[in-house]
Amino acid sequence: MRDIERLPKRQRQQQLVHIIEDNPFITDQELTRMLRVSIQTIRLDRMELGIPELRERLKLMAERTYDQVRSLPLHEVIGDIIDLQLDKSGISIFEISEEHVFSRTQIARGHHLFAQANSLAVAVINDEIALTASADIRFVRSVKLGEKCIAKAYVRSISGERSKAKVEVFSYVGEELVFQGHFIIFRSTTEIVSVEGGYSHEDRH
Amino acid sequence: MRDIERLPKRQRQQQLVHIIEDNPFITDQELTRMLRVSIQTIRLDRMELGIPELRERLKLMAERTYDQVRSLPLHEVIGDIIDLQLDKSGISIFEISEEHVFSRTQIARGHHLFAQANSLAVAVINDEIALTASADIRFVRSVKLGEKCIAKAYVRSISGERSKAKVEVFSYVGEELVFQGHFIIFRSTTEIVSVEGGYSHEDRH
DNA sequence: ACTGGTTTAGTACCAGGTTCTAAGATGTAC
DNA sequence: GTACATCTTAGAACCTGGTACTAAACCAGT
Repeated sequence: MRDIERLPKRQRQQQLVHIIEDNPFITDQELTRMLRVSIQTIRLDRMELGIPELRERLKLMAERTYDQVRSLPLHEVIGDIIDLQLDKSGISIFEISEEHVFSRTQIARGHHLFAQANSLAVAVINDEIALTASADIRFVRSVKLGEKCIAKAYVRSISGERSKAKVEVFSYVGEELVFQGHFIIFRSTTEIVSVEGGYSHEDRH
Repeated sequence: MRDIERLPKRQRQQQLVHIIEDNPFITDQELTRMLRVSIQTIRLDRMELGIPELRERLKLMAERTYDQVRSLPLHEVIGDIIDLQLDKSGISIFEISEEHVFSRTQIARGHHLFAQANSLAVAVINDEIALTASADIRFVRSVKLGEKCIAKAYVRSISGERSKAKVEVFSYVGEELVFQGHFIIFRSTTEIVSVEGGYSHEDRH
């Protein structure tokens, strides 16, 4: 029983893995048609490969969504705001987890740090609409998986209605400065003044 | 049969909606225990309220995850790279969809545009490791839901090994410039030189 | 006492499985 | 060839979490 000409099974199982990865919503019945083997074989294969049944797969996916939706306000403010003094200063905290890093180096991708700082800079402005006009940023040192990034924002100047505010943000891991940015935030208590050629780009959540 | 003292049913149904929203993984059996009514009542209530059975709920959630995972390469390069001439230039395209905008204003959040530009600036550098050291960016006009954002990156200067590259990125919607950024990318053909105090912050996917 | 919405009970049935037992098929080794 | 092992298929019993449908019981108002 050398592995000569005993590939079919392995091949089939590889295909099976591939098919299910590609379409987790497939039933064993449908798999029999695709792989041209009996349903028992499909089930044995799943056992061997540790692939759960359809319903379990869907449940796992649903749980993942649910957890994500619960724990990751990814599309809202990035990072948890723990202190906020409108028009003065704000602090937010953001923990770097798997989905924020390059898998090879475990270093956080820049846009997540930027997003945290940008969110905070926008949040700290006490106006109906606040949009980032421009930013000047600097990544001081790399942030690794598991590190907690604390961003502190300070409003440096506010001009009259329909004008800009300057906000400085410093992000730290422990005592160490890791990121620094100067944001110019366009602000307005009224509706968006003009869309064309404006600075407008961000508003509050 | 006025609505005097006929609330229990309505109340129960409200509770039911609430419980299921709060925990979509609950079975009818478990609901009977919570609401102290028979399983048939639970089922009648679900019918009336148009709440699908457990499995359907999980399936819907799973489908949502799946679509998101498919459409959002959020954790890899943001935007699809459609042209890339290493150390020279690159183009990527990124369509603004629901999850990228503020729901109230339909305006794209700044960090997504930044992420597209940043990803591209990093991708265009022909080195093993490329990390964003700093960036100077400007949001020229707001980008709305459904617009396709085309980012063009140009490498302006490259210095010797273990040094920096300057990359300019311009993002357009149609003919209109919407975003502009100057990136300084730290590059190295070798491993990360020094972690402490360095510029390092981004690498390639 | 009759009516009508509400609740409960019970049965048949279904999808998409698991678990187990057992029988063929297909080598392969000697 | 025959014995052994692996692989594949078949079949039946059982499970969960339901749907669909029928029917009875429970109020409450009038």
